[in-house]
Formats: sequence, structure tokens, C-alpha cells
Amino acid sequence: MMSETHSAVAAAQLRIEPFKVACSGCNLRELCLPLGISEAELERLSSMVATRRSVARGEALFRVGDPFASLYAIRAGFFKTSVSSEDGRDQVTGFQMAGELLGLDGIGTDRHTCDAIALEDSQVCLIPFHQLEDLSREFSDLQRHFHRIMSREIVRDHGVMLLLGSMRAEERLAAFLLNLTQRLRTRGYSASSLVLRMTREEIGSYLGLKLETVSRAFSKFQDEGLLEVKQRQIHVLKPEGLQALVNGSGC
Amino acid sequence: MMSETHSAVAAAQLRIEPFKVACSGCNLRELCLPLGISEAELERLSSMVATRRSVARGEALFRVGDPFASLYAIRAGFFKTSVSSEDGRDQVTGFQMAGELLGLDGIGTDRHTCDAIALEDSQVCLIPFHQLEDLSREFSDLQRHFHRIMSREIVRDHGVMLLLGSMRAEERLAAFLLNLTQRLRTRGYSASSLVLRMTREEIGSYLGLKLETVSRAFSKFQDEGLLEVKQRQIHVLKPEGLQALVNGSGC
DNA sequence: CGCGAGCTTGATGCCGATCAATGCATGTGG
DNA sequence: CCACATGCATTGATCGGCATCAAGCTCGCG
Repeated sequence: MMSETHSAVAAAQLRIEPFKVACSGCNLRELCLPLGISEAELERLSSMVATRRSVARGEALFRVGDPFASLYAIRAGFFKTSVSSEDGRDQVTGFQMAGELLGLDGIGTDRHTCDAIALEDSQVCLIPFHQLEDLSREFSDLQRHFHRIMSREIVRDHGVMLLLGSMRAEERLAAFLLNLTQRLRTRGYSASSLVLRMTREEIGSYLGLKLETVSRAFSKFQDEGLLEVKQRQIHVLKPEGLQALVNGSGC
Repeated sequence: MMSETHSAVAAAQLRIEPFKVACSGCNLRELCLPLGISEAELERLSSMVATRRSVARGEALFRVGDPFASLYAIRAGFFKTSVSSEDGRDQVTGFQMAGELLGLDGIGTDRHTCDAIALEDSQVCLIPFHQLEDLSREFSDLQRHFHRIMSREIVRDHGVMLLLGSMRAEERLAAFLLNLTQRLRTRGYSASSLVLRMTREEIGSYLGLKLETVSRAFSKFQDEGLLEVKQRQIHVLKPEGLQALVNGSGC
């Protein structure tokens, strides 16, 4: 496992590389596409997911207009997705971490409708979409799980709409931080100590705020003793204080 | 067809009724789930979609927490979907019209995560989801089309995020009106004359604005000669003027 | 006719955007 | 190793768009 990780890092400059760990041996199995499927399915899925790709920090996994052929399961790293309007304003639509799926936006039109940019050196597993459809016609558990993933993405988007449409700046940042720590905890990381992989501007874009507003909100949280902020190093001191903000007791 | 519509309206008080028109004879076929599938598939889909339900104006088709079992294809009428936070603020996440699908939010957790409320007396066709999954394992065209529908919903949500995160009040309303007229045109209605089925407050909730702001934006558009507004009766005089706003030339 | 829900319009205030200056960390070339 | 550039973050001062509060208006309906 350790040597595996090491060799992967060593080969990081290769854009496309043969696959080294089957889904069955991947420590993200419980978070990723293979969740809750049988041995036989897992076997077939593993053989389908035959290539991996490395994406350096700042590079695009795909961009608006790129032909869609595969979904991408994040094996390691961190991404943002963003859309933009004709006149150049852009909106970060999400941040994705290990075990999460990228590329669902492309299914509808066979072209990607957003950019996916790596916020740190990352690796993704390619899941050829036609093959996934074929396989999910064979295995109802896989089919079901894939449908759940898409549906949850829709539900997540609704949550972001609620945030953008009805919350104030500090509530938004609190909700964002709680969401991040929640997802990190699921992955076995500390819930209280985290390193942001994105800039204030990217957070602001996601939350519908300007970077100065994000910065001020961080400072305010620090003054109130909810957080310790050192650039991108965040220590959450009072998660319940953040939760209270989200729940609107701060009105 | 006329008598069909008539009897349906007469039976509107019945909540659940036997199905009278198969998908193959439905004039929404080209907009709805059956799009682009073979005769054999259409036959099977029709027999699966065996019940219809009437929902009176103001009533809920489903609510947060309701068990999920079916998707709903809107046969006639108009709906809104909304989510709400713990402290009661709620956010309209979409408006749905004939030929569109409701209920995708429920797949992920087997419970609905939003409310779907009829904004006028409406009828929906029930699509039992397990049966749809079964059928889409048999027919790859149906499978593919269903995946496209889900993906497009995700892409639509991204568009709403862009709107909520980066547009100003008048841009939001312009984008909203253009989207509505576009969808009405697809259904054979005039692109210039429409009757809003929702209140200013519901529009405001969807757009992340207060009802007064929506009202003022309507008045402004009228003053500028872009629209004629009489309560919920809207005549679009200069669609290109609205388009220009969305494109950001107004900055 | 009178009630009430929904819409319009005005006056005021506040939150977050904008503009601007400074600080801080990292990297690069002389 | 220092000087300098660069990208990102912080903080302050000011401004503007939208929310808020408030008052009347319109229209459908019992």
C-alpha cells in the first residue's frame, strides 16, 4: 500500500498510466462508486476501470465543451468545478475530494458543461461511461447505486441554492466549513483541523461573495473564538458555534 | 382527445384514477421520458405508467420526508419545488411544467427532500421507479435517456447557482423570463405572451430576491419598453433587450 | 359591497461590494 | 543571500443595491 502510493507519486508526471490498484483494493471503496455491490460486480467494475490519470495542480481534468466519454472517480487530490456566463463571470459549483465523482454534467449533451480544475496534484480513475451503462444493465445494485449518486448530486445542488438564495455572508461561510469538515471526517481526517485547498476568491465564488467578505468573515469568526485562522490553516474551536449560525439563531 | 381532456377535468377530484391515454398517444411524448425510444420500449413503458393522479392548485404532490416510490411526469399543469432550512427559510428550487419530471430528489435516500406544490390544477403520470429501473436494464435507449434527464437537471442547477451567485436583480429576472418563454415555446405556446402561474414572492424565492425587488424590476422593464405587465399577464416586447441584460452589457 | 391576497410604490437603512493600501509567504534571478 | 516580484490575504473607508418597513392599490370572490 505504501509502496503503491509512492510509485504513483513518482509517476505523477505521466498523464495517463496503467492502473495499479483494483477497486477491490482501493481504500476509498466505501465512499466511491463500488459501494454496496457484490463481489462479482466489484470484479467486473475493477476490470472496467483500467486507467488512471494524473492532473497537476492548476490543470484541467476537463473543460466546457470537451467531449464526454468517462466519469472520473477521484483517487487522490482535490478539485473545483465551475461554470461561466457569456460575459465571463464565473461561478464555482462545487469542490470535490477523494472518493467523489466528477463528470456527471457531461452525460446530458455528450459534452462537458463545466470546467474541472485540480486544486492540488491529483489522480483520478477513468470510468468509461458506456461501459458503466452496460454493466449497470447487468447488475441492478450497481445501477441503483449510480442512480443514488446522481440524485444526491441534485439534492446537494438544492442545498447550495438555499445557501445562495437565503443565507447571509457569515451563515454561508459557516455552512461551507461545516460541510467541509463533515466530509473530511468521513475520510478519517480530523474534524477540527483542516487546510483549505482553495483561495478566498474561490470560496467567495462558490458562496456568492467577494473575497474580501470571505476574509472578513474568517476574521470575525476568529475574533469570536470559533476558529483559529492562519492563512489556509483552519482550526475549528467551536463547531457548535458555526452550527448555531447556520440554524439562524444569529438573526 | 378533446373528450379525453374533458373527462379528465371532470374527474379532477379523484386523487388517483385509471390511466386513459398511453404514452404512445400522449402529445407530450416528445418532451417527456419516452423521447427517442423504440416502439417495443414505448409499449412496455406505457403499460408501466398505469396510473395518473390529479393535484389541485395549492396541494402537494409530495413533501419533504415522504417515502419515495415513483417519479412523476407532468401531464398537465404547473408545479414548484422548494426546500427549507431548519429555521424555516425556504427556497424555491424550480418551476416545472408539462412534460417535465418530478421526484428525482427522492432516489438518493428513498425519501423526498423537497416539497412539490401544484401552482394550478394539475395531472401527473406515476412512474414506479423500481419498474423504471427494471425496464431500463432491458432497454439501453431508455436507460440512456433517463441518465440524460438526470444529468440535465444537474446542469440546470448549475445555471441557477450562476444566477444566484453572480447576477444582479434585473439580470436574474431577465434570465428567468427568457427561460420561461423558451420552455413555453418548446410546448407550442407564444414566446411573447405568457401568464405567470406563480406569485412575485415565489419568483423572488427562486431568484434569491424579495418580492418588492421583483415587482420593481418588472416595473422597470415596463418603463423601458421591454415588457407589458398587468399583474401576472406578461407581454414580452423586446426579448433581445432581456437577452442583452443577461449577457451583462448592462454593466 | 367589502374582504383579503397579492401587487405596486415610496422612504430609509444595512449588508456586502468596491476601491485602496498594507502585510505576508513563496519564488526567482542577480 | 539579498532584492525584488508575485500571488494571496487582511484591513479600512466609502458606496450602492437590495432589504426592510410602510402605505396604498387592484382584483377576484363570497
